[in-house]
Amino acid sequence: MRNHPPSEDTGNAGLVSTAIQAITQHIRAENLGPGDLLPSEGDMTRRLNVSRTVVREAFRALSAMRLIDMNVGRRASVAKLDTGAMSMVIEHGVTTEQISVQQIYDVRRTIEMRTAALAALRRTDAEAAELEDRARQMRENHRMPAVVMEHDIAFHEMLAKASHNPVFSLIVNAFSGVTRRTWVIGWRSRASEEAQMEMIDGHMDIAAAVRAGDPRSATESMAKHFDKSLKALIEAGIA
Amino acid sequence: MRNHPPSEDTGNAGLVSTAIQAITQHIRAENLGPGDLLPSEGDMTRRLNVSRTVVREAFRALSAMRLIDMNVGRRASVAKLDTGAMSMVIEHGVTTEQISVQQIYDVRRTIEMRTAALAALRRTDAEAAELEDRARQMRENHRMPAVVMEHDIAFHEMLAKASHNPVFSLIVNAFSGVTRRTWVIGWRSRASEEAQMEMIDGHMDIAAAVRAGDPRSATESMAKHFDKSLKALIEAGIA
DNA sequence: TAAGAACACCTGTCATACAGGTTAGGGGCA
DNA sequence: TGCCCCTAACCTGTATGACAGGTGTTCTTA
Repeated sequence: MRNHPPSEDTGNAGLVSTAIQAITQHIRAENLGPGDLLPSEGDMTRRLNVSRTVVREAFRALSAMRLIDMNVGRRASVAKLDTGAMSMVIEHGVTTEQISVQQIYDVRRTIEMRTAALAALRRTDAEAAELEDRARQMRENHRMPAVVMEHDIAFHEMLAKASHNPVFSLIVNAFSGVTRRTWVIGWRSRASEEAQMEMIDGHMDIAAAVRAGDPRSATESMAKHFDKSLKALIEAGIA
Repeated sequence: MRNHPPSEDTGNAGLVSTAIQAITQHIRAENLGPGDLLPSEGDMTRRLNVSRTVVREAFRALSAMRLIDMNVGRRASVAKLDTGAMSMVIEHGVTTEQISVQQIYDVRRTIEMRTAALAALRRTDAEAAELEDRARQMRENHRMPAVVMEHDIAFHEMLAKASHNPVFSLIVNAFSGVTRRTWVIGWRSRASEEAQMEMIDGHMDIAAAVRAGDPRSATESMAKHFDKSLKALIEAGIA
């Protein structure tokens, strides 16, 4: 029934890849934005002249990357920017030992020194308040590592959000998953309770600098924070 | 209260999501590395007690993110770290106008100031040589924008590689696709031929600093390079 | 012993079927 | 007239079976 033209297709990478390209192409051509509906699977099946299987696999692939949202009963829609795929790539890199925790620390330090500075320049009052609140919560719950961790992660995500550059948010959030799996190592690497409190105070310093609108101080506080974390890790022999 | 859009809802998220988790879980549990083979689709079908349809969609999703490689006739294997998914996310963000070109410039500037410094510290002689060669090629072909662009992109990718931190490579490469679609705007934003040559000279400066093993100079040259690019963009009214 | 043929296994794609969610419109009721 | 419910059309999620063609292994044969 179906003609398989020997080659000459959109590359011979398989029908599914072609379908994926067709869909992303459609988004671009129709200038679709988040929330806009895509053609139904049946539609695509007819347009591309392939089976629904192929179209479904294409949709599913894009959905896994969170480029589109799939809903039962409703057609798929263009998705809002989401970390989904990025964090999976990072986690994959770490679990397959192609990326080390130190390397992630370096990247985070680089990026978060910048988000701290930008946040100091651009934060809203509400964002400044949430940052301070997160730091305060860390201190108040400092005997419950799991709680501290969640506030810690949320603190850094909020800082990225306050930078008002979604790409920074994307990247910082992509690391959250891995952080959640390694955070406790860093916590334990701090020998004393004072060392742990010092780390929490580091967050308060950053929050204060952001509140004060002082990018230089925010950057420095962030650098200090990462340097101390890395130092603790190394002293604890995690290499 | 909290929107839990990400993962973690293993239960009702559909069989495919479950299958995806089962596969990544398998990789982690068996401690698989790049090149190692995964169970066949038939295997997975039996293990998870779902149809092959579901298993295939799961494999396909992971393949689209380049976490695994699928080959006809052979079982799927764990993939080497690849930018695939990340660049699709970035491109999606740009085409759906959730990310602006300026925002990408800021992120790139932040990251590449660091890759330049690291490259200066860690580059091999071969890497230094290739950087210099790329810069030279840009100058020699300066009347052919398309050629200049490819060397430009390759230059920045090589710099990331020379930083010897794969995460930087991942991120920088993720931007290459978008860069390829917007580069010419930047090129044209440079009013005169001298301004274009000045941009090329910026690359030579960076390469020289990396060759000399001078991280401070490399960082400064990179910052200057991005500042000039952004300035040209703004003066050309692209905002 | 080495080339080659046969076979088992695997992926790529198609067709079909059905359960259950979603939506819009039409008809009935107040 | 206006509102509400109910149904029919459409859509996705999953299952099953089929077949073509690629890959690797084993067994046969020269």
